[in-house]
Amino acid sequence: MPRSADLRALLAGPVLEVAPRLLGSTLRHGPVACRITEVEAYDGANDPGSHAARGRTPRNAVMFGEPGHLYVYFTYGMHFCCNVVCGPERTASAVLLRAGAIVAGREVARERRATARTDRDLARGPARLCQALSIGRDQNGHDLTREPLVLEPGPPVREVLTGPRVGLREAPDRPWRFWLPGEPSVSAYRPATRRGVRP
DNA sequence: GCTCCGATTATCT
DNA sequence: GATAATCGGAGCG
Repeated sequence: MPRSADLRALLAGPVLEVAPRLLGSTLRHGPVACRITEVEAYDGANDPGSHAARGRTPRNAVMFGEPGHLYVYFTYGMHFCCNVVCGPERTASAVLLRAGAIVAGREVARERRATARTDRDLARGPARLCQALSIGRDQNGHDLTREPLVLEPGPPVREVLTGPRVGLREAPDRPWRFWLPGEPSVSAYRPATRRGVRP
C-alpha cells in the first residue's frame, strides 16, 4: 500500500483518536522537517472552541473538506497556525500542530526563525512551527500527501500526556491537548487572556 | 461600515 | 507578569 493511502487511513478516524497518533509523526516542507511533539484536537461543530463551531465560512472552508489537507489560519495580525483536517469527513474536525522538534534543515529553519535563541525555540509554539516550516496562506488547503509538503507517520510512541487546550475562551476545560513527555519543545500552559479589561 | 478581539510571540520590567 | 505589535474574520445594524 502506498504511503499516501496509509496517511489517509490514519487521518480518516475521529479526531480524538487521530490527534494523539500524530505525535511522533514528521511534517516536512522541502528541506525542513519537524517531528511533532504537541497537538490539540478541535471537534468540528460539536466544539465551541473550534473555528468551525458557527458553521462554514470562507476562512474555515478547508476544515469542512477532505481529511489529510492542511487548514492554515492567520491570527493576531501577524501569525499563521496550521491544522491537519481529519475525520469523519465533513465534520470539520482538525488537529492543531502546536509544537515540534526540527529534525532536518536546521540551518534553514534558524534563518527563518531569527529571534530563536536556541534550537528548542525553532518550533515551540504553533506560529513558530509554521514560520520554521514556511507555512502560510499559500499552504491553506494543501494535500499533505503531495510534495513538497508532506506528513509522514512515525512509529508508535511510548506515552502520551493530555491536558487542557491553550489560550481558549470557549470550552477551556476539555483535556484535548496531547503531548509527548520530556520534550523540551512542548509549550507552556497558559490560560486564556483578555484585552481591554481591567480586573 | 464599524467594533471587537483572537488556537501568539517577542520584549520589557 | 505585562504589554505592544498588527490585521482580518465575524457579528451587528
